[in-house]
Amino acid sequence: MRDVARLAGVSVATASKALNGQPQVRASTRERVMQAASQLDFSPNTHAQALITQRTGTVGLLTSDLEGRFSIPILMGAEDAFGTDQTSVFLCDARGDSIRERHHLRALLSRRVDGLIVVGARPDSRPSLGRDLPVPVIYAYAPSEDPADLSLVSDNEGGGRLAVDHLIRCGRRRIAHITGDATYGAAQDRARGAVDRLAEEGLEVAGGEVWFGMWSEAWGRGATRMLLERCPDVDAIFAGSDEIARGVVDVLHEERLDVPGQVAVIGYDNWTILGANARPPLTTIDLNLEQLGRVAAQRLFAAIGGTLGSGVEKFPGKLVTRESTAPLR
Amino acid sequence: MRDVARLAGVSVATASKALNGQPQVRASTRERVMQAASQLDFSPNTHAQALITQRTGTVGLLTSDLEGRFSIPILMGAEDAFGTDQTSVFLCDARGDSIRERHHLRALLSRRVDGLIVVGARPDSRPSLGRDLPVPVIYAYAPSEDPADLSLVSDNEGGGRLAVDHLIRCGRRRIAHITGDATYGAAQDRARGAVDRLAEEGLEVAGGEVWFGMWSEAWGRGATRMLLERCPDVDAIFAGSDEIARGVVDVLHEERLDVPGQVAVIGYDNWTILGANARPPLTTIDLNLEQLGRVAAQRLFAAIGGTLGSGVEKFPGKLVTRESTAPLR
DNA sequence: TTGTAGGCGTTATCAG
DNA sequence: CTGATAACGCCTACAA
Repeated sequence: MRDVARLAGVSVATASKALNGQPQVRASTRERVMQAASQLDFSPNTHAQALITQRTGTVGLLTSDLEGRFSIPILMGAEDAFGTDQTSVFLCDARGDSIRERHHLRALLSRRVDGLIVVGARPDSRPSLGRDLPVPVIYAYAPSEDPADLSLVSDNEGGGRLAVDHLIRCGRRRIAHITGDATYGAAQDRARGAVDRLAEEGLEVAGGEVWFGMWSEAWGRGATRMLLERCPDVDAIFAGSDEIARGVVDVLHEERLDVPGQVAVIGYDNWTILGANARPPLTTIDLNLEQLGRVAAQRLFAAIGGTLGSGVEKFPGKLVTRESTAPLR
Repeated sequence: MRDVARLAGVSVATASKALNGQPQVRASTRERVMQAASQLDFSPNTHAQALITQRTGTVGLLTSDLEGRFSIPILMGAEDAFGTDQTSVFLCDARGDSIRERHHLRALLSRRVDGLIVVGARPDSRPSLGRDLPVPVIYAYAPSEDPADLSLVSDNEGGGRLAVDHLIRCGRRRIAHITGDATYGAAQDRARGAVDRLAEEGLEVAGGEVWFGMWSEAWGRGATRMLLERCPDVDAIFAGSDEIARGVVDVLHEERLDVPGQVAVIGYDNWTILGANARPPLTTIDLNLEQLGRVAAQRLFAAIGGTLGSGVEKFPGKLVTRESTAPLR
């Protein structure tokens, strides 16, 4: 910056003020400084700035979600809420290892990040990073076990309702639910939402039970076969994930059942690579993770000075309509 | 650090030396300082360190690969080559927008990253960031257009050979190749590798041509139907991506052809969610992106002082055997 | 409106 | 072996 100042014929202090848009500098002076800066391709050293202002304009995103399936949308939401030139994000993957997580945490604190977003590997509650960290922390996707922390999660119960509601609007009455691992809170919540919505309509889940199993295509296939045996006249299947839904439509095809003519299918997650390529493309519930990321960023930003609040905030999912559902003729 | 020094009863300078493992400090003194530090939960301010050492221990990963399909493995490779506590990575997604890319670049330079890894959206060459950046830059996955830059890419021609070689070893002779968009260099390279390897065996590609089309399941299905019509006795299909491979096995099923009993199928990319869930699970070529990331990190590290070299380095893919290929009985 | 001076938290260079 | 002291690059009272 010394060079810029010299080139503009002012002192370093004035150059700084000019560059930072402080009002107490003559327009012509500012102009000269700006010119000099761009001529020298000057870019301020953020570390020096951080030292003075105690703000780094960086945020840590600590994830355990190997494939980046959930972290990436959250990252992107956060990125555009912060604004490209305001805040940069450190992405760290702990790979499900709590030792590694502590390491990353130390590193991030050493780098004096202004805040932390923690994204768990699965949508169940996870251990808190602790109460007395020097920066605000937001848990996204997977809530913290500690109710004193602030967590932002997707509303799975609402999503389940949404899915079933859509199927009902399509005129379906014999609606089954095939979903993943019963030990996942998300599976339970989605199922509860689905069952509740059915009950409001005076309906029970087709096949007499929710089919819990695994988050895989293979389970989607197996469960569908069992379901068809027990309940051959099912007219809609709500799958707990897009993977499962892929398995479901696969078997429906094998059985020469038309989708959505005879059986409508709806997935969950909006994992585009799976859903949009399916035959037919899958209607699904989008988790709205970008929004989660955006809100996380806003909350973090707002909390820089003050405090963060606590508890678990739920965000509604979003129905994405493709061709695997349609009104009955 | 002042507090640490005080608590240990030494000067700030000595505390610094003790903490940084400098030899010129008595063991007992070091011990006291370390204790004080951990007692106060001290973590050094990296910005102050950066200011003085001119090294930040950060790297920018600039990507345009929305879904993180390619960036994430590269990031992970880089992360573990750097070592968790040595270097942190800024992940920036330019979303295919060159304006946004410039913004991110400015921000990263302002943050004085020690180096840059650029990951393109598709495996064809992309514009260079420029020759006179103040930090070393490595292009990964997608090479730079400027031969003066250093690029690390996956060897698609070799991958094509690898795939066909495997099919030949399985005793297949009538081998077809269905792949994606012909405007992709990767598609051309993989095809060339495949055709060459076939030629070495005195074979031609089954169906008389390589089927270029799109990187989608739908194209995989369509092309397979056409192929079967023209060449019903095909005994192996090399798909240019796992997506395409999914479409291929789908239609083979429809036609009651056993995979791999009658037709072996091999994909490309090792996109686990697609390949491992397929029926049967897909043999495929892994791009080895983690290795790319690791090597990028090492080169960057080595280049901090000196210079980087230039040109395009190719990395071999890796055969991942699952159940969609097997020797002919 | 502009310039001077002090300091942010470290490390490095010297003297002791 | 330890401790002053001067940077590193910038911001910000305060003085001119």
